[in-house]
Amino acid sequence: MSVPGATRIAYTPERLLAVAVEVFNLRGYDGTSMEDLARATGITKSSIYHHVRSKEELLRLAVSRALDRIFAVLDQPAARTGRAIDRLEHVVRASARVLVDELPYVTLLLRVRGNTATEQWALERRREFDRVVATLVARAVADGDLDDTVEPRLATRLLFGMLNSAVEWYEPARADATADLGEAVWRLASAGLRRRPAGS
Amino acid sequence: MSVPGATRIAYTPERLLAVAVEVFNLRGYDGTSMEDLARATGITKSSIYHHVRSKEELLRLAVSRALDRIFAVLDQPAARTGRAIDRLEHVVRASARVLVDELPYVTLLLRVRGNTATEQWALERRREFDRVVATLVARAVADGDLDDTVEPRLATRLLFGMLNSAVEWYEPARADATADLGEAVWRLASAGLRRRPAGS
DNA sequence: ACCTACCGTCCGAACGTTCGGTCGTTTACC
DNA sequence: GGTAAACGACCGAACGTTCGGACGGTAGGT
Repeated sequence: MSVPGATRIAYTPERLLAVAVEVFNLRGYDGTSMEDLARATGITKSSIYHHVRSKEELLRLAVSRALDRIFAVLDQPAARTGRAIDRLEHVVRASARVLVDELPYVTLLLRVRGNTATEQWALERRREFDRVVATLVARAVADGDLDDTVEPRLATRLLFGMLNSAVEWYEPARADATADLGEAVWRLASAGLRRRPAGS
Repeated sequence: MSVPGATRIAYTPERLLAVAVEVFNLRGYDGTSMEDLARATGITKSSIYHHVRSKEELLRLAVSRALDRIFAVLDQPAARTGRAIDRLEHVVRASARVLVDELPYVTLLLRVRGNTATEQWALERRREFDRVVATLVARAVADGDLDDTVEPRLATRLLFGMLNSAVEWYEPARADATADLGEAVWRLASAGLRRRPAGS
């Protein structure tokens, strides 16, 4: 089987998770069989069960990781103190950084549909995040920093819809990859695409 | 053949499709079994096969419908003639109308991952649409109507990422439903959320 | 008016395959 | 030689799909 002298490279749950999440994102969670994972990892189905309890545990580990990173953003000082508009800007930029840094995990999180208990819990936590951000938007409107015709809930959804769509196309490896996703999103959301007269 | 209004209540492929798409969107295509469809339609699995050749045919019918409606937008006169910025505005507004009018079908289209030949074809057609729109954005930049620091490809993705995110939250039945999704998207994308000095 | 042959629709029961998961055993490093 | 890691063989359940036939309405001949 193995080459003499070669050191066995054992799987850890984390390394296994990284491979599994890639496959989940490629084929979809429901569309991925344990055989698919066995093929991708290079070990057998039964060996996978040595490291994790079930297929769903892999999903839970993945979305937990994404959720932890995302909610950590709300706990950062710049997200908790200061003017609402500045806090909002920070949340957008920091969320963009998390999205890029943890792309596979965030991608998987944004695609869960609520079939299992794990998925429903993930959906509920996402809604919670949205609620916090919507409150921030509402305060920025009240402060007079955002257009008061902006409906907070709608603006939040469009803002994060724009940001989250990046999981569908962002490729860090590409040469033309967006250097700073958060910058692009915040610029578009705050100032728009339209050209403005010079010296505004 | 039956007369309209007669006692006959038989399934047509179209009516079957409408039910199937709802279930696909709820559970995901791969997560939906033919038994799920049987339960939702009220007829048996085998009866479903009287109307359609396979589960994948249901998917093909659904995404075809969505793609037809979306590409029809590009053929409308207002999308083919006039200033690029105006053509872009029309494409955004008309796409928003299609998204709302054909919500279940567009939702399904935007969720296909490329597992089957049908899904890969759908992905390729979506990319084609994006390419056309990106060209439009590039022209609007060249015309001096859009900020020339805007990268056309990126702007297109953010713009339609924002619009398409609506399939995740738009609920036509709700009282607080956005009256005009296209208006909201275009306003945010062109002018931004930020409050501007009065009389601009 | 009646019988009969037909057709669209649907059903129950099964098909072979693949699913997620288990089990007892073997491998290879410390 | 003890132990973590990986294996092949296997399980019951669920999967998408097939098949022969049952049901009820319609059309045509008489």
